[in-house]
Amino acid sequence: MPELPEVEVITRELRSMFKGKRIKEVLVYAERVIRGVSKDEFVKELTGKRVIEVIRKGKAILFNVEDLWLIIHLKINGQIYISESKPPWSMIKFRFEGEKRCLYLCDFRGLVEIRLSKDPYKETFLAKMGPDALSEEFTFEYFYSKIKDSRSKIKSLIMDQGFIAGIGNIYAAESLFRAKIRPDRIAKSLSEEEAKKLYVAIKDVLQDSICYGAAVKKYFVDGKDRGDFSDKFLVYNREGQPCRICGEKIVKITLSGRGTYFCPVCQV
DNA sequence: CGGGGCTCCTGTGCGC
DNA sequence: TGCGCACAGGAGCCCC
Repeated sequence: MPELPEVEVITRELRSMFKGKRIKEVLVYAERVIRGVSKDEFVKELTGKRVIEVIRKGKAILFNVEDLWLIIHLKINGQIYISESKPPWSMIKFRFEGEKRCLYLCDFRGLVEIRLSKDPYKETFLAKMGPDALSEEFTFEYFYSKIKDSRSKIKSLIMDQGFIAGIGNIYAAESLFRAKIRPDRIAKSLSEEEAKKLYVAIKDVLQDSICYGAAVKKYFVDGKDRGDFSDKFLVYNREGQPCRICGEKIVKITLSGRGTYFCPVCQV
């Protein structure tokens, strides 16, 4: 669920609601989602501090709270709810000054991660992260320089967060379909022209999804309707259904242990 | 260097 | 109808 577009939509919402606000209360229901510090230290470090900015890099949400950064990774099923009452599977609650509704971090699987850092780009997983797929640093030159030498399958490569940050299983499938490239192609077998098509497709599909409100409607409950990009998927989760371009049945294979969907006619 | 398998968890959906 | 077993959008780790 939460890949770059979903996390971007959520981050924008969090920024508009909580930027400039002071954290009044932090309540931890599930200690194990906190990494690196104890629960008591976590609460003590955050309580009373003001949110300076809320940004995203790749699939991570970063709250700058004065001298500190709070980093949230939603993993597979993590959800953020803005609510007056406690939703199911709440792991942590944040209450802000002058705001009735609290921020709840929820996950029925409990795989979400939250951590603190003074310098996240040096101290955390962000240090190993490649350029964000929608950032200026993610240039075609950078993209192609890696592709032309890599023996990995192209889908695995574009999902490698150390190479490009933000693409998960869904948008990997969708961008490869748009670029008409099979997911199991070895990266270095792509022509420069194919790589260019894929580069453009990645930026386009992520941007389109964000414009449509991404696929977060049923996960992010704040009373607002924001569409659902999952209606727009061309191959993801469409095994056996007709390709929207040529009518051929969409095929599902397993690649690096992940379900992988493509059109055997359109994608070469 | 690439990839397979296992791990953290639990809910859903499909096939028998 | 009910049960049991993959499988699930992430990612770190170990191992070959």
